Amino acid sequence: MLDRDLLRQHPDAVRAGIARKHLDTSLVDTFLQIDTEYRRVRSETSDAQAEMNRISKSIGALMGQGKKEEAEQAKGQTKELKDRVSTLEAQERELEHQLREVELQLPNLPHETTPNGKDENDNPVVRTWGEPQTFDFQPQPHWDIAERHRLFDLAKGAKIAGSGFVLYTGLGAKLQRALFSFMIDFQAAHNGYTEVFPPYISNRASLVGTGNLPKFEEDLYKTTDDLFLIPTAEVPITNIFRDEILDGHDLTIKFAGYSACFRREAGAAGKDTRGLLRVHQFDKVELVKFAKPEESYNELEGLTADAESVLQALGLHYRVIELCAGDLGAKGAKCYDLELWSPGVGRFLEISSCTNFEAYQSRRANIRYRPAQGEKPQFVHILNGSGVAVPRLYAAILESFQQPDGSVILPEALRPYVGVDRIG
RNA sequence: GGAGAGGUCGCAUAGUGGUCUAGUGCGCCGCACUCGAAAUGCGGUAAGGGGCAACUCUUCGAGGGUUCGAAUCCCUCCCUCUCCGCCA
Repeated sequence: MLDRDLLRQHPDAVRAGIARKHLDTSLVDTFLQIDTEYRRVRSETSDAQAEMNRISKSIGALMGQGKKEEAEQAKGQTKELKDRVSTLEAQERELEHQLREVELQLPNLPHETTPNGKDENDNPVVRTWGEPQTFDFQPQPHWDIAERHRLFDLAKGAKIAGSGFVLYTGLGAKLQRALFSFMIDFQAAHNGYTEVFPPYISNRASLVGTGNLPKFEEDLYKTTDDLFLIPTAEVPITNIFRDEILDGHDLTIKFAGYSACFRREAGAAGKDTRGLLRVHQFDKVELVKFAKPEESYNELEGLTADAESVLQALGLHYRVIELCAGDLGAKGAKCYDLELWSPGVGRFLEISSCTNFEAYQSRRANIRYRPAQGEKPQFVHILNGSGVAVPRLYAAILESFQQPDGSVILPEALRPYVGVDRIG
């Protein structure tokens, strides 16, 4: 959500920001229209309510003095007023509801440093780390390597749950488990994050808080109890502090949490779906920060570096790109994507998005902090980034470290977790 | 899943229809006393909305209802605790 005062006082600035994202600016006008009416009705309601309270109080006093008749008279006075109050209240509720609907749909504004652009073709490369591996043989894609060593079975996954679900087997299952264990340990030990292990299910309020609802319900798996499987640990972790006021001295708060993630990927069928490239259930370590507004952009650089650090520890070639305004999506103000080089597939694979949401999520989830004793609470800035998603990392490791004989030599950092030096 | 007890302004508690504009204690902040501190005393200590302001409205888990008036009565839901049942 955006600041109401900003919308009221600088609607043009808001329109300009939304236009940079190539999104619809007409919601701004809808907001202003409803807001004006809402405030008018609200102030009328408040006056009528005050009058009502005055009379009610006087009735109480009259009753106390035993003046029954006068009390009855006052009761008569309230009748019309009461109707008026309930009519106004109904109007106010309706307007409030409409206003909230519009607010939840309004996108966040891009930060001034976010580059202009229309889509992913306009995303500048910020930096590149390492070199692409060279092979004196034709590097295989990870699905072929996996098949040779029976690391996972897509057909079995499809039989059990459906297309896009994976059954990992044997050493393949162990590698899967090793990857997220390694990453969560790494973030906690080297980058100072507090480890959390969240529920895999969240309620509506939590998903509205992060901005996944109401807009993206079709992307989520939903239970019959109106609960949802989480699409990312961002949802439960961000909502740890929903409706709370944090102490400014405790900021920046840093959480790292592993979870399974569930995404319907509706509409994405057929696109980049081979092997582990796009699956409905995957594992991920998520990094979430709650920061002071004046520090959030430094924290974004740090967050991105933290996500990168695991890739460096594994010796993988990657690049950092910055999302242009048009590719940023509704929620973010500024975002870096990490893309991992996948020599078998022959492309960079998106493996992490590190985003500063500023106060967009904290307004939705009502997460504030008190800068100092006695000062007014303010909305915190919330940032998150994958640290990182497992399946594409899995793919890149198999492909990057494959040998001419078909075996895969594991990066040193992983060996204690897998228990072997190589696969095959 | 069954039975019972609960959810009050950071924490703990009081409040069972009308000065509740929610009391008290602890904690916290300020002032006084003090060389300084402790102790003590006095004062202040929830959030949000509207208004230039005086002021005013909303919120006692959430939502609805009864009433001129609800923390208090009724209904639905959520959550916590105790016991029983079931069970990784």
